[in-house]
Amino acid sequence: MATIYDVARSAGVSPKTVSRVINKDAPVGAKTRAAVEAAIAALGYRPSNAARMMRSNRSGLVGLITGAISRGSDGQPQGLPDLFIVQAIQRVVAEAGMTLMIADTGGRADRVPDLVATFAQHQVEGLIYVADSHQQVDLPETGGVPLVLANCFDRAGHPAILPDDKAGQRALVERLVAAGHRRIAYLTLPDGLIATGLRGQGYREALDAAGIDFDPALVTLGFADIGSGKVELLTDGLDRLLALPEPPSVICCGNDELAMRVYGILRTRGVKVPEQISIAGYDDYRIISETLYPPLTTVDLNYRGIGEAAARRLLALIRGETGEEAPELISGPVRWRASVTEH
Amino acid sequence: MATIYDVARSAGVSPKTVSRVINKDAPVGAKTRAAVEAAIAALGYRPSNAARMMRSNRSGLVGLITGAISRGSDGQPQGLPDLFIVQAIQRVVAEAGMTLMIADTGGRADRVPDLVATFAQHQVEGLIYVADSHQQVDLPETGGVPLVLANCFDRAGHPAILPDDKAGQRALVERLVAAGHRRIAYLTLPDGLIATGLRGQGYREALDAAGIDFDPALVTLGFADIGSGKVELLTDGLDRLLALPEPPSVICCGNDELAMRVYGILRTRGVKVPEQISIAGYDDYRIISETLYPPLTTVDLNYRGIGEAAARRLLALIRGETGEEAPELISGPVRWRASVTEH
DNA sequence: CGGTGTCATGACATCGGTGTCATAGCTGAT
DNA sequence: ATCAGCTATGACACCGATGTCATGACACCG
Repeated sequence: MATIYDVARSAGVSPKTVSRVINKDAPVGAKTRAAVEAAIAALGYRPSNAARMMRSNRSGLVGLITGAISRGSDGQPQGLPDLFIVQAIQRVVAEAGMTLMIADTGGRADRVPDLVATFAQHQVEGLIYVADSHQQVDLPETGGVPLVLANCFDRAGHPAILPDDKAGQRALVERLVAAGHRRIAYLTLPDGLIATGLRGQGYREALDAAGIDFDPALVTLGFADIGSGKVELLTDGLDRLLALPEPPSVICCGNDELAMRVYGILRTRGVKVPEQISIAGYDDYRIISETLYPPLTTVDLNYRGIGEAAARRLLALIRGETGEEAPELISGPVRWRASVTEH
Repeated sequence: MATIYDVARSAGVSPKTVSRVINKDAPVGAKTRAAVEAAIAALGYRPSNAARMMRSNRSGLVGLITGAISRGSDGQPQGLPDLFIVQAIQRVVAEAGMTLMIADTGGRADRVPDLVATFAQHQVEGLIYVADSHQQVDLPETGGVPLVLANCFDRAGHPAILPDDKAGQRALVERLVAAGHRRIAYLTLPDGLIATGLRGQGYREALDAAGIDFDPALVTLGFADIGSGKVELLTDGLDRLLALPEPPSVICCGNDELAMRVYGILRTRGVKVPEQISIAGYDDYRIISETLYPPLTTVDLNYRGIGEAAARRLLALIRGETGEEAPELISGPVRWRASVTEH
């Protein structure tokens, strides 16, 4: 590998001048610049990041910590939605000419400090933490390295990018109302999740706005853990909804996976989707929403948008711009497909 | 950040001795070592990778190139199976105390040389290329950096880790035969794919081994591109199979997504799975195989195993061990679930 | 007891860039 | 003509580790 000294010798200038050409941090005479650039091209020179880092602390590195990567080996949720966030971050970071280093917690939060230290050792210029679901987290000090949280937030008030669960659910339900639905059931995700609370609010708000009375009988816990025997819970909940004196014309499911299960259960009950009942999901996890028959109406959670926003926010921080304080809410459009009828 | 000099001063030794304690590359007196270790702990010292890299070229970095990360923004396959490979690689690399840098091609193969150069600039000790499907690739020179191919191979004969498509399909069909099936249909993936050819061979071998005559009428192109109007192709193929004088008792689908579509189409035909016909997939893409109703019998393609093997192979190369030449074939077990009846 | 080998440790140069400061050369105002 | 002020460039030290080589202490041998 050629060094800056080789280039300098070949161009007949000092190493420092070559450095100036590369970094454009001081004026260089036109023909000197041309000579240097020619030499660089001829030698195929690439500056050594190691050396650059040592003197100037600009490593060109961004660290990403997530639990996404290693999850799943233990039968946990396989949706890996957060990988879409990682995807988007990678793209934006690369476009900015920086390189992304990734590490994951392997599901153990106590390993985070060590990962942060490892990244510090590599002198990353910024850190992004990606959570696998909308949640509150508590991260160790990063020692002055800018930090952005994606899909989560903390008490310390680090910049955070979050999905707008409330607006998303509200938009979906409003759209359902516009399509003529009045009896709108809601199969929720587990109670503990932040998304559950926010989406519930969105559901209520949409009903209120439409002047539809909230009916508790239409809302039930829908989540079914794989292998934990909770499928019965979902089945029972569905049967109860179907047996109501005034049954729902559409069922909103907490996410697309849940909707997929509902399809299966309804089939065993001989209930046709969407002729007899409409189904909507959440997330727009496309391998499900587009492949199911009929294709699923859902809300695009826009993980990609979250990743992009997080990366951009971090790049701004690295450049020294201090953005606003409030968490940024990202939402995606309602995806209207054949699983819901229009009246 | 404390430096090695701070530690040396604090422990009353020379920097070089501290270096020796850290790297264990030369004997150090017991109590000297203790003093140094105490100083390191007290100061929270972490060696600077930049400096280490510069002098010794051991960067502790592994580069990973894939198209996985950025795919999907354009409506391409959303399965992202290769992300499971990335997952596994990340875990193994981290366990070895190294850090993974990732970059992606954004679907453009012509960007690969630049990514390789970027990684070279960061002095990665090894490179892994992950393809999104079993295929042949052609990569630029890495300039002496060890390279391992995951889910692909090249003419240059770099170490490659591949899914054992033939053995997987064969194992599945053998299992179907053992369950009493004789009329076994096969909805293939597109012709161009390497997996298609290999799995077809496995299918044939299993039939031969069981003494069942191959019936071309039972094999048809099953793949349906999203949005390209090919769904009709799949529907027609299925109808043809069902209308055969001696219809199949089970349909093997080229992958789980295809199986999911088949579920939907069969439902519109009023055909019950598995009571009237059994269905099997390929990949064990769990969000589909476990969530479908009934759960899908399929072959675990074992992407995770591919990633692990690739990472281990690379680590061995970095250590200077030259392994065998032949591509390593990885297979996973048949996942037997309720979508196939036992006779 | 002198010579030799081993062990533990330190001095110093070095990796490849960049920050700091000095300086040569030129312009333009006085 | 003189000098301030600016531009383009170079000399040199330095970032924080490690490789090389030297050296002091000590044990062991004949």
